Amino acid sequence: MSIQQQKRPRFLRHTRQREAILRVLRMTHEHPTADWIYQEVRKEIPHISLGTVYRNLKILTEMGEAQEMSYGSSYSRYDGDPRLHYHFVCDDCGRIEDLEMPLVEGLEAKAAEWTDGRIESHRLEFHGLCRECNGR
Amino acid sequence: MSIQQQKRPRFLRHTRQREAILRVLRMTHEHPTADWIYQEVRKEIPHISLGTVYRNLKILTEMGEAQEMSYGSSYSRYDGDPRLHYHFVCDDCGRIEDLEMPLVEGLEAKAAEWTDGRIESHRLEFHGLCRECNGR
DNA sequence: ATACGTGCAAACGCTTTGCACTCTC
DNA sequence: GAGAGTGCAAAGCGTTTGCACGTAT
Repeated sequence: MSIQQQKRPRFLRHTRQREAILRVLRMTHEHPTADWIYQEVRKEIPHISLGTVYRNLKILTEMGEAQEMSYGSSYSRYDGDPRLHYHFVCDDCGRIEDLEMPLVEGLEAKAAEWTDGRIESHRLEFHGLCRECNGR
Repeated sequence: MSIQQQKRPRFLRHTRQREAILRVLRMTHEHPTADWIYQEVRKEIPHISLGTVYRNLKILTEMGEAQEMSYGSSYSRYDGDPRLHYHFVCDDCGRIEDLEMPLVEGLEAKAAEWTDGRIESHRLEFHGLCRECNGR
């Protein structure tokens, strides 16, 4: 269940591909999928491969140049408590804790002022290191 | 990109399998994966299949008896804005909007009182229907 | 009797990876 | 020229699905 760090090169190089991917990422607010980015970059670099897109997205995410909107692990996890509550996720071991803290008052109402969608619920999740992973 | 509703039966039946899955789900706070639940239920119903577990988890989630901790869509989406900010996710069409709202003050400090992990960041996401999907 | 649920295995589809080659530094 | 990055294709792997059979109502 542990989320392993993989080996990273000692330094990063500038390549057309990486630059183009970052440019596409910066240029859109659509929260694109890897494949959408691939199609877009292909207009400029027709022979780029999807694998390269994935590799660079991962690197850019690790460098803090982008965010990947998904969970660290590849599979879904289920919570048998259907009530709205918050979670703490350990970014190292993947462990998820329920937080017993009270819900933040008026959060959805506040957010409603910033979108014209209809808000029906929310999800709040804290990330960091659990006690065990922090200790080592 | 649209998240389709699939056909549901007109009524649900009680089965040993469904009951066992729900019981396992209720019994743990570990936010298990489908496979973990499968292994657990297998102790009681050795011939249950993983497909059945997935099917029931989906149904239980739709019935509001459990939560699935992942995004509605199966692929990752990327955000070229690396700053911490909140999102609005349309549960119908999958569209994701950036919210320009200010960060909630003191949120991580508050949460830190309820866990012994070290909090380093958080993620807040509002769900509902975007304007277009709400209108139809 | 009806039609929902299950087991099994194959199919799916997004993502990752091995390998030989290319390109930065 | 060392080693990081790329393209291609195959492999990985969690999840879904088709089908024939079982079973709750």
